[in-house]
Amino acid sequence: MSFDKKLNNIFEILYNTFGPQHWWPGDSPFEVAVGAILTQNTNWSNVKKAIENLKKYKLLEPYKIYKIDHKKLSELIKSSGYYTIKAKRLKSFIDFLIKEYNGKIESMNNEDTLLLRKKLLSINGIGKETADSILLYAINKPIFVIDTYTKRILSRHGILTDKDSYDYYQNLFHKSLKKDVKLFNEYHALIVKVGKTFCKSKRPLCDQCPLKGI
DNA sequence: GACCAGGCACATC
DNA sequence: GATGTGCATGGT
Repeated sequence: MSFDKKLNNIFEILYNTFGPQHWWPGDSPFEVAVGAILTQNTNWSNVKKAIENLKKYKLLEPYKIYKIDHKKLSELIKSSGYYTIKAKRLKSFIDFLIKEYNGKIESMNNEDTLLLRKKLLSINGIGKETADSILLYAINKPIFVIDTYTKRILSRHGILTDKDSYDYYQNLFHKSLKKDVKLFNEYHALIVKVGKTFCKSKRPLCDQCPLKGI
């Protein structure tokens, strides 16, 4: 079976197994972007607490966070881990958002997607996965998000290796799938779902995995 | 107590 | 370009 057929086949299996995942959990594009930064190498339940904390004090707005001092912000997001560095990263992103787009994440929509991606990647603390998560889940651009689960699952099934680069993985998805925001949205969420459920690094449950034998 | 989680920057070779 | 390390909480 060719790679593009395999990738489409995997999607069918995952969707039929788990159904729609309703990603990204968040009430606004800004909340999605904040979540994308806070969830770096971190369990979502810890991030959720941090976001709820910001909401509790009605601080989940660009100019509000812009004005909070670093120490206060880091305390508010403590549950998400790496809180000192993540406070700095949030600030960097918001400085950019205010300077370039008047604090309105929706204004990013007018920008060329690849140019915007470059700009996001130039922000300290925003790497490829975070940038692509913002592009796909906050402003609905058809950019596929690669993460550790994507690499783990595809390499385990012999489609690519875990040594292959982020860009190589992403290119494979881009050329194999219909360039469709809804598809990309659902597919990445489903990969995370199957990864969390059956593809933990040390204790995978391969015999129960719906992708067994593909 | 070990292991893990929806990464990233930076140092060093 | 590849590899190693610090960052840190909370759930299992």
